[in-house]
Amino acid sequence: MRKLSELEGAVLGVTSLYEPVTPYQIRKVFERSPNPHWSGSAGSIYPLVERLARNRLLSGRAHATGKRRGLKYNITASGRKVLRSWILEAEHEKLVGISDLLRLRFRFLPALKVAEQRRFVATMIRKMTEEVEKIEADCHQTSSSHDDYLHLTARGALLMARARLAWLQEVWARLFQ
Amino acid sequence: MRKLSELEGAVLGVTSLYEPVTPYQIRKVFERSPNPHWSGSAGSIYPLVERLARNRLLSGRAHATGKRRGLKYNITASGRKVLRSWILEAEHEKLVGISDLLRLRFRFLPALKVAEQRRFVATMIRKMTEEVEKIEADCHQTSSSHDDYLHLTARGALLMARARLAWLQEVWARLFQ
DNA sequence: TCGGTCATGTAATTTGTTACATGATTTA
DNA sequence: TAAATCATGTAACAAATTACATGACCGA
Repeated sequence: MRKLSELEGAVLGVTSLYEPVTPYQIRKVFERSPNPHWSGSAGSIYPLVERLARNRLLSGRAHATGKRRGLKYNITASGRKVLRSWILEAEHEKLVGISDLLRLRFRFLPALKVAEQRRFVATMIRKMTEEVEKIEADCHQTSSSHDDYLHLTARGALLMARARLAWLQEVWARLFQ
Repeated sequence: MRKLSELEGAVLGVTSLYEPVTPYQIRKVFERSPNPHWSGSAGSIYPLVERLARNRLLSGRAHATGKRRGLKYNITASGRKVLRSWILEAEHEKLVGISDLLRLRFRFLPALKVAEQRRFVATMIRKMTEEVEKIEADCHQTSSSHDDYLHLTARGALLMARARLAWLQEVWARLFQ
């Protein structure tokens, strides 16, 4: 199988953590992710999981609850190998960069009237403050989960969100005070 | 015209800052961006610019240097209006979230042997340290550019990159020391 | 004048989303 | 038992990338 896409890698990774899983469970992990990068829509997950199974990176076993039937998937040995190389052999540039839809818009702020700029930045400060609080809660919750990796992932989100809030406050002070 | 995609908004924004511009110049802005979110490939930019022009958000005027001919684009009044609403009416959730391909992989690190995990984190610390230095240089350079927005954009990138580096060091201390 | 870069494009492909369809299960 | 949600899918579309093609310009 050719190089994995980001979503394929993520699906493989989620399976490695929570196997055995149904495609529906995988979808929910993405949907409920504190900061969803993917929609986790059926249209993306089901065909993708089938493709991974066809390539023997996942193996599906029938399961049924009541009349409802479907497949639960486990990661195979070769799937685990591919997951490892997806993690290790990613282009470093891609991993190092941080793309940021808010900062992108900030760059074009001069297209707005000053009053609109103020309102925009003020709103984003408010929203980011809420976001930081949300992540703090998540972070606190995961700290007692006995899964260091989960907790440290949340810590990462927290540090980044705080940095962004600090930046917005710097912007406010510099431009509007 | 329906709601703008991220790249369409960005093209409109770049045009608003540097007009009049050729599609080629727009491409280069994306390619040379310190932290490229888009490839700026010809295949994305040329058709996109034509589409924006067909919808009267950009207006093209013929220009020629020597025998080479093409179009330079300006943003129209209606283009500026659409750009404003692209900035202001974005879904806040989308702007607040920070997607992070490195943190994504970190979540699945347990799939690696501990020695591989160490090597991965150590490598990323090294790469992020370089990245921070690069952005610091960019930040210093833009501080004398009389474009507050450009400089503050670089500051944003710097604060985020530093936060990520701090996170990686926290990860290292917690897991491998 | 030859090779490399500049500049403008087009075609095929990849990746993921939205919208739709359908039946099972749970809850009011 | 009706409505809401769970669960599994499919089809059409959207967005952006890669690879290709072509000619202009510039420096050795």
